[in-house]
Amino acid sequence: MSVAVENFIKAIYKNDKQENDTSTGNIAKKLGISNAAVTDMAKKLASRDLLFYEKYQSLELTEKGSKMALNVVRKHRLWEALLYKLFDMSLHEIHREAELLEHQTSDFLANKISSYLGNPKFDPHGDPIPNEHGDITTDDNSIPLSKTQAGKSYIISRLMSDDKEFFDFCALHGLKYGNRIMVTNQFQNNKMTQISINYNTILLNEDFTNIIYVNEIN
Amino acid sequence: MSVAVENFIKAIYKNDKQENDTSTGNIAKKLGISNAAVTDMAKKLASRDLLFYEKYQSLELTEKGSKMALNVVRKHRLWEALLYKLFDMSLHEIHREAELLEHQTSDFLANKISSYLGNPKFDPHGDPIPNEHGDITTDDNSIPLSKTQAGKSYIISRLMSDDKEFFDFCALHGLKYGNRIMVTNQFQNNKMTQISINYNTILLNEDFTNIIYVNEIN
DNA sequence: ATAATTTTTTAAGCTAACTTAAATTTTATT
DNA sequence: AATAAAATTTAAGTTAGCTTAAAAAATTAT
Repeated sequence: MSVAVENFIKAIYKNDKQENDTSTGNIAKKLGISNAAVTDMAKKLASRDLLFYEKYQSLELTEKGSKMALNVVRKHRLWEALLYKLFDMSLHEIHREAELLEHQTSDFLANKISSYLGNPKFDPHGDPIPNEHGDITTDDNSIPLSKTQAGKSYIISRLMSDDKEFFDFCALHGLKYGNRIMVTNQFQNNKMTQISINYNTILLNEDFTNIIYVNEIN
Repeated sequence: MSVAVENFIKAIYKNDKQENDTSTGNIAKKLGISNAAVTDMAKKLASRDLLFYEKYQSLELTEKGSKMALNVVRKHRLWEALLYKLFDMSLHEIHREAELLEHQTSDFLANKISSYLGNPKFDPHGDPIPNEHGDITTDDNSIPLSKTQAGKSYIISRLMSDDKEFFDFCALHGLKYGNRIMVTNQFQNNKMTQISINYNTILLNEDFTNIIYVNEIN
């Protein structure tokens, strides 16, 4: 399968998981290509049974398409986990490299990486790593920081972003997968969240508290 | 630079190092594409200052082209070294994977891999790994097994091949980079070489003794 | 409900990297 | 040296993956 097809399928998969507006325009924006190119590709992939396509309707992956997306996502996240473990690289850097490597990785090599890492279920962002059959572990107890309560302690379970600025901010303040924080205050109907981490207090706004997920410590 | 261009440049570089017949036909055969495609590409790359091209003449890389080839070769061999170290993979398997990964590796990541491995000068085949400036270490004492003398001991310094059968044979008999062997006999003007390794005696013909390089132990 | 706006599709065209077939040049043979 | 054979180039054509511009459909606003 070509890089273009894999990225196309992946974009639909990821979009679907989050926003639920899998319109051609939206996918075009994500991929940085024209709407016309998306329509074209959608038709081709529909004929290959990778997605359902009806004129003017939003795109949806078939079972086969989903499997393919999960396979690419698996490789992406395994690479992130490997690079993070071996080298001194930031969350943004591992993402950038994985974005390319994911398309040039045999299933054989993916399994080697996975087994070397002890078949991890999550990558360094806290994103779940599908297994080789496409099964994915969901952490149902995970909630965004914006939904937490003042006075409670949590473990960071996911940093859901691709953005360098965000990752730089996280690295600077120790906001890292697995780290412990305490929510000290919620302001303005949870639009602002004050947390304590490593003996420091920081104030986060919605933009960040919606993409930082945590698990309550009990 | 595209994968096609990188592979093209690399093929010329490698061909030049060995056979010295860098004709369009030869490159076409190596790359598995038509002669016409090679002529086409040669013209394009000449206009990009990556190689010298004169109708009906053999191809030659410019300084810029050589640098590019060395950069790809560097990434290839670093990947081989990393995969070999981390995972239980054969020489043929690491080559196969590196063949794809080499084109999707930033200089930044290549340097990370290199430094993780302690900036090795040779990969698991004994092939030299260029440094980030394109400098390459040549082992001048290295000679093919076909040029060795009966009764002397040697260290295997290079297995110069891409061939699975050959690598399988080597793995089976312990013919591995860094391993010690003793040449017990040379027959028929060095067309057949008998060696002793791991208390076993094996007989090798020219096909193999020309691509297995060794260093004399003194 | 109709008009205005936005989104999506269609149509036509481009480029990289190939192909095959024919023409040309080089190399080998006698 | 002439000719046959082999290698190389030229010419024309293909496909994937894009583009822009226009036409058509869907959505939104009044």
